[in-house]
Amino acid sequence: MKQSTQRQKVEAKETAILDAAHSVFAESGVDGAKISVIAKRAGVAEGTIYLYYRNKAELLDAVVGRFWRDLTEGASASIAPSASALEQLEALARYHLMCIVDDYAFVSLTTAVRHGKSFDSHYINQIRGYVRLFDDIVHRGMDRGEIDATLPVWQLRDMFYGSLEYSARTLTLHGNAYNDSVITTLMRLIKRGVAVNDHPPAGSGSRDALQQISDRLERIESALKRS
Amino acid sequence: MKQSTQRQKVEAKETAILDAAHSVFAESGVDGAKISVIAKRAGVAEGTIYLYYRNKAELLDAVVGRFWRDLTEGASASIAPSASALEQLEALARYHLMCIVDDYAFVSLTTAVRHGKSFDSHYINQIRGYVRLFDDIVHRGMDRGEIDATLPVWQLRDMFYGSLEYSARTLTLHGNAYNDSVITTLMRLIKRGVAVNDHPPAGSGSRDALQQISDRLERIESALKRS
Amino acid sequence: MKQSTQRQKVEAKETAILDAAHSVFAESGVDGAKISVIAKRAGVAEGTIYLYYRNKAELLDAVVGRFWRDLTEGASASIAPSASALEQLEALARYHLMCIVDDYAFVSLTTAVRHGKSFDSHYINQIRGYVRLFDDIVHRGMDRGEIDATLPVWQLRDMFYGSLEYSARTLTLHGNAYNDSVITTLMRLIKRGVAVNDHPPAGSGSRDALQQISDRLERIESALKRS
Amino acid sequence: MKQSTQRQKVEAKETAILDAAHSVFAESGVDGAKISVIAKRAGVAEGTIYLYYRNKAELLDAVVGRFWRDLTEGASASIAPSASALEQLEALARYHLMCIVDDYAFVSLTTAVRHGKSFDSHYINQIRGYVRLFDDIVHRGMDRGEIDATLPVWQLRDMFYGSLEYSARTLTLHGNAYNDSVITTLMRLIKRGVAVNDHPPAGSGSRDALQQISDRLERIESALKRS
DNA sequence: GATGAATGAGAGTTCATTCAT
DNA sequence: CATGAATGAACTCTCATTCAT
Repeated sequence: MKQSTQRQKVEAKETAILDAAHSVFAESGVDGAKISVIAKRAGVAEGTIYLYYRNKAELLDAVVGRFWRDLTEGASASIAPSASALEQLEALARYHLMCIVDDYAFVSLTTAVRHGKSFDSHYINQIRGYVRLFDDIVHRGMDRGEIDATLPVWQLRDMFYGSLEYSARTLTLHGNAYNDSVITTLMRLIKRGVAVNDHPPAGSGSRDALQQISDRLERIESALKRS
Repeated sequence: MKQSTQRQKVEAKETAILDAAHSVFAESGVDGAKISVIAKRAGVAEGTIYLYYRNKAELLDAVVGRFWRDLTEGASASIAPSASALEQLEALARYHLMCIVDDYAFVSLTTAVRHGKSFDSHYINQIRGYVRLFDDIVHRGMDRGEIDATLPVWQLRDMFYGSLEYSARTLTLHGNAYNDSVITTLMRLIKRGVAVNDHPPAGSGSRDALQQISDRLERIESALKRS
Repeated sequence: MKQSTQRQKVEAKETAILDAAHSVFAESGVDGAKISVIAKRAGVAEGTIYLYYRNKAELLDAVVGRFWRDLTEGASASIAPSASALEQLEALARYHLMCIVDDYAFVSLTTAVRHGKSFDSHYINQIRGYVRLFDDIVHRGMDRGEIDATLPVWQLRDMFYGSLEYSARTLTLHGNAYNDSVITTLMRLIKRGVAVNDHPPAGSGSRDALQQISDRLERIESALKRS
Repeated sequence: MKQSTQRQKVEAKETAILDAAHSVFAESGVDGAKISVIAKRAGVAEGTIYLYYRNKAELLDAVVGRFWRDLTEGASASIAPSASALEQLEALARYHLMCIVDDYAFVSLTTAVRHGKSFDSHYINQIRGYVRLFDDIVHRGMDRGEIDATLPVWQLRDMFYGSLEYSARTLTLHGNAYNDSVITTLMRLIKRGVAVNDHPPAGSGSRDALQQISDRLERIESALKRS
């Protein structure tokens, strides 16, 4: 019993440190974050942090890793296994946006972290795990014929997450919280865009498919009237 | 003549400093960039930098401002005024991607700059100018009926730039240079996604609007032939 | 016991820093004093100083404040409460001169501190406390009729301290240590100068008030003897 | 003619530099004064200053030297050669106070200059010349029997200038300009204090004159009562 | 294990001085 | 002679990290 209490204590302390670090990193950026502030906010001494993490970089690793792990778990839970690929993508998009809008400052840290100082890959795998959620959905959608299999998955992925992150930034900058219209618009475009399409892609560049079709319809209809 | 020589010298020095700062900021991040390194790379003394810029933040401002200004100019030049909105967007996307792939490290600095320390708006306007390129194209496209005017422009914008930035990151991380397939894929989705569409969005997910219309047309045409 | 040891250590360190700062400020002036030198002389690291004082100015404040506080205490102790005002002034003058001769370089810092940068009044009050010693003595002397109450106290004060500071400077410059003749001469002039005097000021410089009174007394005494 | 014009130009420039330096030193202190500011205020380039003075210290020397030289000249002119010593002292005091009240910030620089960095004695002699004005007056007064010759001249001098400087500081700090009451009060005390006095100076040190008189009065009164 | 005082390397910035023009 | 852009040494202050308690 005592052991478990001990372990709980340790874990509580570790969580406190990670929480504090998370918020301070988000507020002040990686370089702006001071260990002293993190320690104070976590309610521990500065030295204590170094009992858990070798240095600032490792602490950042841990915080980022936890963030993506939690995100992966939450997203997994929010995706209905039996839904269609597009429905699953919508669920993922919605969950993703909600989370990163809520914590945009922190996310932008993560995505922009200095490249040279490649983190000790503690969390690279966590991010990979998160990204795989998307990839799996898309692959399944392609297998089922729901998604055009000729599209490069990595580009879809970049569009998906890129759109969401930029939207989150806009929402954050304008002080708006989460806004579901972002999701509906995004999904509307994705649905159209990724739909399987055997026909040659819409016209030769100058006018788009719908326009051409519209023209043809008008011509036909007027012809019918005359007759 | 001497005057022009003088001015050229000063401008050459300023350019050298900005170039050096640009590369060092890109390599090391804002906080990691040392004035001493920038000075050395620019071939001037540390103190000289402070003759041109009051402090590090102002130097960063200048570098970022120049970057966006140049980007805006280059992009403007690469857009054919008489082309269709989608053609213009494609040109913009292609130009944008080429530039940011080339300089991804620096761009990610810009987009992630600490929000609190809102730069003295020296370059905020430059970025605004750049963003307006996209907005103008889209608005014109909407006016002409090329683009679905019910879509929120800001969301299109975030999708456009977000997709491109994430794609650039992927390309950079994988060591690939520019890859035009990103553009073609992106534009393919955009074309489908933003097309004006009065009909209910693509049935129950299985077939999309174009398909339906195409079906109808065929039916009509065969009817006409028969008559 | 341990606590007291701790506290003693901290106080010892603080004292070491103040002592070091005091001597370095005295030797090199405010701007000439380098934190690095102070730290070395105090036997601590440079950073340590900033644990105790926010910056150089605050350190100076502390040093100056302590100086005047100690001066006030020492002077108070050296003044016999029951003595006459002039005796008290003499004691104060003697104590003051001894202290500032001993430490002239430092005192001249204090009195000449840049006026604009009014110190955060940390020590202004200490100086005020010290000055009040003089004022109190003089006011009491005036109440008792020992000192001419028509004299402006602030001018007496300026004369008192001004004379002593200049004398200290002369002594210091000439390498002489303390010299009590300064006090006796000063007091001789003060005694004559501040004596209550209802009569027109001592003729044309030939006889002073006391002399006149003395003359009158002699006349009275001889008259009494004769009777 | 041209030569003289040239010389005038040079002298005008030198004067401009000295004037500028004077005011900047007064405003900002020795270390706070920037060559660049002095140059701008003098209307010359920074480099030009170094054509006239080897370095900042020498410039300070020149400014201080000129100040004391001018002070000496002005004071000499304001002293009536035929007046009594005390009248001359009063004239000197008045002139001195007026000048230093007007320019207290600068004077306090002069008197507090770092001792170690003994100025190249450029101006030490100027100050000596000024001080000699006082000494000469006093010596003459002693020779004529106007001033008690047993007083040490250097102490009188320190009292004289010390009182005036402190008074000037008080006036400056309180925002008052020149105030002649300072002079009258000072002279009143000086007149009494330095008057020739053939009688043994008030008692044997332990008790002062007033006390003695008081004792004698008591004796008289008790005698009167008895009678 | 936990603490937090102490460390000191290293950063940005200033400004007296120089020297090519 | 005059200029003022350029220099770079030197300063103050910060903060990640350590270690005696």
